[in-house]
Amino acid sequence: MWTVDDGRPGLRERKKQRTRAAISDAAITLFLEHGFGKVSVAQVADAAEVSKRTLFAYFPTKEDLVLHRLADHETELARVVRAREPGAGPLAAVRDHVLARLRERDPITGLNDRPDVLRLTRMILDSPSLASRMQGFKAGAERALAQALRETADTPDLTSRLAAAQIVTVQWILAHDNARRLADGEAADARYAGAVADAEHAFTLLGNGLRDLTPKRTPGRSPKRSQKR
Amino acid sequence: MWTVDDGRPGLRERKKQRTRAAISDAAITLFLEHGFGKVSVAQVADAAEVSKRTLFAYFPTKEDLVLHRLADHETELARVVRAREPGAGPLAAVRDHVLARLRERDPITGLNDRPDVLRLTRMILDSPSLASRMQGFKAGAERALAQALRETADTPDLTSRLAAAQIVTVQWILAHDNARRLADGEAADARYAGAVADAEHAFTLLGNGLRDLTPKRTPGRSPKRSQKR
DNA sequence: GGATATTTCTGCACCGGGTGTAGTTTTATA
DNA sequence: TATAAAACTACACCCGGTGCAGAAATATCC
Repeated sequence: MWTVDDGRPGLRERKKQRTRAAISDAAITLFLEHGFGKVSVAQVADAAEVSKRTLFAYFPTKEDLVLHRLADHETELARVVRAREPGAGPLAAVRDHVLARLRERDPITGLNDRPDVLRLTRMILDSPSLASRMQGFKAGAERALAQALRETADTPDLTSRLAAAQIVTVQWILAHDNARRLADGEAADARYAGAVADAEHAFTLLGNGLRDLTPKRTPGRSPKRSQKR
Repeated sequence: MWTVDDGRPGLRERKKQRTRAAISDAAITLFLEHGFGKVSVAQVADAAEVSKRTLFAYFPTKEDLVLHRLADHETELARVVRAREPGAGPLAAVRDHVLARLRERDPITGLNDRPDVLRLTRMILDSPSLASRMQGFKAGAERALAQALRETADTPDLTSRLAAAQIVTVQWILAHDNARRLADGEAADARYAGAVADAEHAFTLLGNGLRDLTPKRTPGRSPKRSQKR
């Protein structure tokens, strides 16, 4: 009768999205309350009023219940490098992007201290299986970035992989460091200046190389190199 | 009576070592024959004539049945950096160490084509859970190296972690690349020259920085920079 | 509007990795 | 030789994840 065929996703699709959200929400609520390791998927399914089998139809693993939101970030740096304006170096493009994200307190930089974000970050970092899955994302980001470098700068394969891994690693460590500091109680706004300085330092180091890492070994003050970070 | 109390380990300890070896051997044999994912720990325990519970008393996880041999490598680079002669830079120390290992065809460089090594490498790389556990080793190596840098060069915390991660990553990618090539049929001796060249290139890149990564984006040949790797 | 085909959901049994426990065998000690 | 300590075993169990067969819900066609 009066059913209108507008372009919007039909009842089936809408229901699926609602179910998906319900499962994910129930999961995160329970995980935050009792800890990732102490809640079974069966309990999550129960809370979401769905069978265990259905839960696994929506999320392939328990970890995905938490991390599915972060999946897009896997290709983020690759996209940034691809989208940089002609003539710009990939390293500078990534640096600028990271600085911009810091400015917006994007949770991915670790510089967001909204309580829920904070608790989620802690949970991920504290759970071995979640942390390990994050490492997987990192590896994926390296692959994607390597390909982007290979295609948009004409760097050979090995160089692309090396550069990609190093760039992703820098972003990763910076985010990790910020997250740890906020988890230890620092406020995001108070940390901001330091985070920016660290990011700039890190990208400078990566740009200039580890060439002049202090070779000093024996006790006694180092000869030169005043600036330290 | 005639029991002599020399310093050697005593019956109990000796038996434990034999059992441990028996379990590990049975595991690797079965895994190589049928694949890591297709053999259950119960089957391994069976083959080693040991109960499943005992198996897990010796090896905390299934993956450890394969990877326990590689655990020492986690601190290898850290030891190298600590043991470098005074006045030498950490980067050079690691580079020299890697080159030395390539010369000896140390399996850890990926440049060993003994059939059993080859098959084991393939198995590890092809099994997600083993590969992921390897990533864990990599992370451990980064932590250990960072600490060594912090203590023997007077680099600050963040810098140490960045440098450590980059150094470990280089070694990792080089090894991975060699392993892949040998797995694809290349002979170790034939690959050796290329492996050395790649290692030197990688450490040079790391020393000099990603500063001058070609910024070219638009199609059309790149303006300068002839040397490519 | 109803019949039918398709998709989704469900319960259930099962697998494999891993652990707790209680009791038995083996090695060490005296 | 008795006894204490350590190692091993069987068994039951938890949890994440999958295969399967049938029930329920949605879409489609007349």
